[in-house]
Amino acid sequence: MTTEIIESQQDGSITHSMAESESAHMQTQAGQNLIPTLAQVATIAETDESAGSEGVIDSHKRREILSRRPSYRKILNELSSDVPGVPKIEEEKSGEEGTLPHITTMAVPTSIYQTSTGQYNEETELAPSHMAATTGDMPTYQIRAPTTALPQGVMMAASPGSLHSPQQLAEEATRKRELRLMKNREAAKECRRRKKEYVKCLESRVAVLEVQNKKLIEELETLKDICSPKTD
DNA sequence: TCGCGCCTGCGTCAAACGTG
DNA sequence: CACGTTTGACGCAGGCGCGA
Repeated sequence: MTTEIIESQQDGSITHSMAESESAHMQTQAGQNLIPTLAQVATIAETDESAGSEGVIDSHKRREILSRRPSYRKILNELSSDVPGVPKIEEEKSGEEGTLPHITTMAVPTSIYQTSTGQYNEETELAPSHMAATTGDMPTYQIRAPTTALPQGVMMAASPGSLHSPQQLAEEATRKRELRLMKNREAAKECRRRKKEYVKCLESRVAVLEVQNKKLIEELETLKDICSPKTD
């Protein structure tokens, strides 16, 4: 089997076009097997070629093969502008600290955002007031201070301008790193949520198009019956 | 019951991308 | 161009189903 993975960019150009090998359906360590990711494909392609020689492939090389596609938000919003039925992912409101952007109409199973272990609970306390009226059973959460929040002492570190000793500089560096990790943690969560949203949107669009297609086929058959000469 | 494979979600890193 | 954001990749952990 050889499948082409082609993704069109906003400007219509082609970002990716690579062959998917037989084993491209293999899972990652994490077992993510919805669709073989581009890097998986790249890895597989390279592994097939250099299996006997090098073996270890530099991750940088792998990444070089990849080029990014537009964000899910962009894709989805573009879809929504083309197709009336497709919901938009709203822009994040910068003023609302710690709140997730609410989605307009996509219905998502309630259990999605919570792990079975409940470890997600602590940082995703429900904020009922934030629930979008049109979302039905779509949960929307307000992010509380994450459990990995910085220790009080670190948060109270001196501002960069007043740093003198190497220790203070180190503390500042640590604080910055913690802050960056915390932000990225939240960003990753949000990104995953958007990705799910995106996939669901595509699935619903497929469903709609399938129905349309079926209707058109039926219509065509009817017209054929009407137009065809009767054989009495 | 235990081991195994699969699935899902998370945190982190790195690189592309967006913005002021 | 510096800095923040977004997202693919990776590795890990926990839950679940299934066969031995």
